[in-house]
Amino acid sequence: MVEYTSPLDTIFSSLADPTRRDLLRRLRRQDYSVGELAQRYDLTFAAVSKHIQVLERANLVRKHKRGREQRVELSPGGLQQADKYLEQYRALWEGRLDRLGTFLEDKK
Amino acid sequence: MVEYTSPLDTIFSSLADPTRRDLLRRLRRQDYSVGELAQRYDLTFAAVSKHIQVLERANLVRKHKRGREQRVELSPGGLQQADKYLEQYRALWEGRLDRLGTFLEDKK
DNA sequence: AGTATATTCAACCATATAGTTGAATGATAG
DNA sequence: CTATCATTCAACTATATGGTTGAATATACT
Repeated sequence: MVEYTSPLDTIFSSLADPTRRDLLRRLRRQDYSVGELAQRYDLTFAAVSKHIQVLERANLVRKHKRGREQRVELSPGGLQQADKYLEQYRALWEGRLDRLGTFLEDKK
Repeated sequence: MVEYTSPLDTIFSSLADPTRRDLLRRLRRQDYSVGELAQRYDLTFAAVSKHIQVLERANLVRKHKRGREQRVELSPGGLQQADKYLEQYRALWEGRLDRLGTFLEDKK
């Protein structure tokens, strides 16, 4: 068992949490500070801050300082990698749908 | 903290494990029995069996009995759901970097 | 300077999960 | 019927993770 952790481990485990997916959803519309985001959840500030750190490690968000706050914004990197991973399988189920399509076609 | 676990929780946490991703990779080519898969890893039979159960719960694979073995095959359901989730974000990195949030449907 | 605000860090607790071993179930072959 | 093969179940251990609280750091306000 190797010690190495793949980027996909980090990305997918980040996406596996509903709070973190909700954070991403909000960030699609606009940037927020950590505090603005934290207000929206029934969690402590520290808990939300940790969720954001997890998203950051997965390259799903980026932070940059603005005064005393940290602005959080979406970072497409992680999502792109996840998408690229799924792409390997996309043909597979589209293939099945195609086959179903042709099957229906043949019955006509 | 809500008790409900979304399908996406299950799907993404399944995909977060490298052994499970490797199982899926093998299954892209062909079906295998649980035992055939287990042979390929430096893990106990039971451990691999449990990984497959996790994949099954996430609708990433299906099993069906054949004689005394269980044949395992890919099931596109889970992967499709993951793909549909990522689709909401695809526009963000595919050139349209303007804020188009208003008409994105809000999906957790 | 001194106080308030924003965020992180550290220590800790509870629960979930990956792994093990050994027993139990189920199907096939003699 | 019994022995064997394929798989799962149960109990347990170790580690990772989500959550908390309280202290620490950094910037802003007056």
